[in-house]
Amino acid sequence: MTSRTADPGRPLRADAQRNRVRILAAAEEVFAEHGVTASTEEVAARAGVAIGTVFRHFPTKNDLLAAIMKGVLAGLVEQAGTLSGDDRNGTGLFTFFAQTVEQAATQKAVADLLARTGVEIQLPEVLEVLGEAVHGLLRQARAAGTVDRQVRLPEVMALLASTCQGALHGGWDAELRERTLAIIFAGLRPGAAR
Amino acid sequence: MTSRTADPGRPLRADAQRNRVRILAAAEEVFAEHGVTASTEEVAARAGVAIGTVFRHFPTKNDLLAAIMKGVLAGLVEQAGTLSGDDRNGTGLFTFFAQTVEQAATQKAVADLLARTGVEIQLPEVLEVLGEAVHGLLRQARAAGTVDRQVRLPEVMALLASTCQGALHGGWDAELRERTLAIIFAGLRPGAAR
DNA sequence: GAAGATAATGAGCCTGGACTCATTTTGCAA
DNA sequence: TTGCAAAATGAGTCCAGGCTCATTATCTTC
Repeated sequence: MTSRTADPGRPLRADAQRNRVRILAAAEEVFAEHGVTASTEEVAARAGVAIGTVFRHFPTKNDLLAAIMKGVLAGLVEQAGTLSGDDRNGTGLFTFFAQTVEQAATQKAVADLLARTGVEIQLPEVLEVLGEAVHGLLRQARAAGTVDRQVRLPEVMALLASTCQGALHGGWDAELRERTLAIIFAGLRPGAAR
Repeated sequence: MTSRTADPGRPLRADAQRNRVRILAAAEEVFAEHGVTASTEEVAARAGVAIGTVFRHFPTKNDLLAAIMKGVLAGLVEQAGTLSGDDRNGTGLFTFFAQTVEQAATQKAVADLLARTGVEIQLPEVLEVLGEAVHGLLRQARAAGTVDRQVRLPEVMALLASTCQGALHGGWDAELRERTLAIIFAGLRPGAAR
């Protein structure tokens, strides 16, 4: 679904393989900088490739977006996994939250993705995976007593997506980011809701 | 700056006056439904007017957006003022917050506005006014002891904008909205931060 | 109820951006 | 080294949407 020639067996030619990598790298940069509305032309230019080549590899702009979104999401999931690994004191969720928001402030694509802005990409299963990863952190936090037991996954994801969006569009600086997250974290603490 | 013919003195012709009102009403509906990317054509159609007429009144799509944004903002400011008026127990800020987020969930324009998404509208002074209105509610809340004294305006605005964005793009239902806001409100309470 | 000013109309211009395809180039296998 | 399939190229098509302007219709004033 990502390249015109059928995948089975036949490996890509060397130049095709090279260009594919270049295009993905360029797209990640361009979309991170300018958001999902950046033009395919610009991606091609940055990759040092003709526009037709981009469309040979990704028949649709959406396909290209989906491909890099998958990468971005995988990165987030991995971060969550790492934090989950050595989460001795149940603060992994907070760390993950802060890291992700900070990323979103510079990488437009991350926030656009989390908000599913505009582009209709079908990544339910991948989002599902991210949700699971965050759920893991949430469970650890609840168990460690750093987050109230009443708190469920949907609202955590909602807060995460919101904050990423806000940080991106609002151009929050580090201090505002910290003060804002502090309020959210405080609201998650056991007994905070009452 | 909003109409081609100079404003001084000369009142609009009767038909022009009528159409101007229709266009604004149509624009408010259309942008609320489809966000700021909706086409000017659609606004004209809904107003029952030719496209040229829209551009006679608002030489630029941005001018049209700015005009209705001003109206939306004025509405928010008024709500804040009303709540501030009879805020006996310092819960006005919370009520305002909840109302605005609920509006944003249905009126794309509100959230787009608060996030300054895409369109470059110069409404600093009007946003300033909204900020002042919210500041009033915040002061009352701090005085009444419903919000921690450490909490400043910027983070409140940041949370407000974020949550509106999130609610809109994420399509939150009433329950998720409530659960999410509950966490934020809890985080605002005195001593929550510790 | 003219006459002139003001406004409405809508076909069409123009730009940007997604996407195509005939042609050329390149890699690979025999 | 040669032949051909795979891939690259980029000028060009198509379309959407912002915006224009010559023409026509409508007010308003005297």
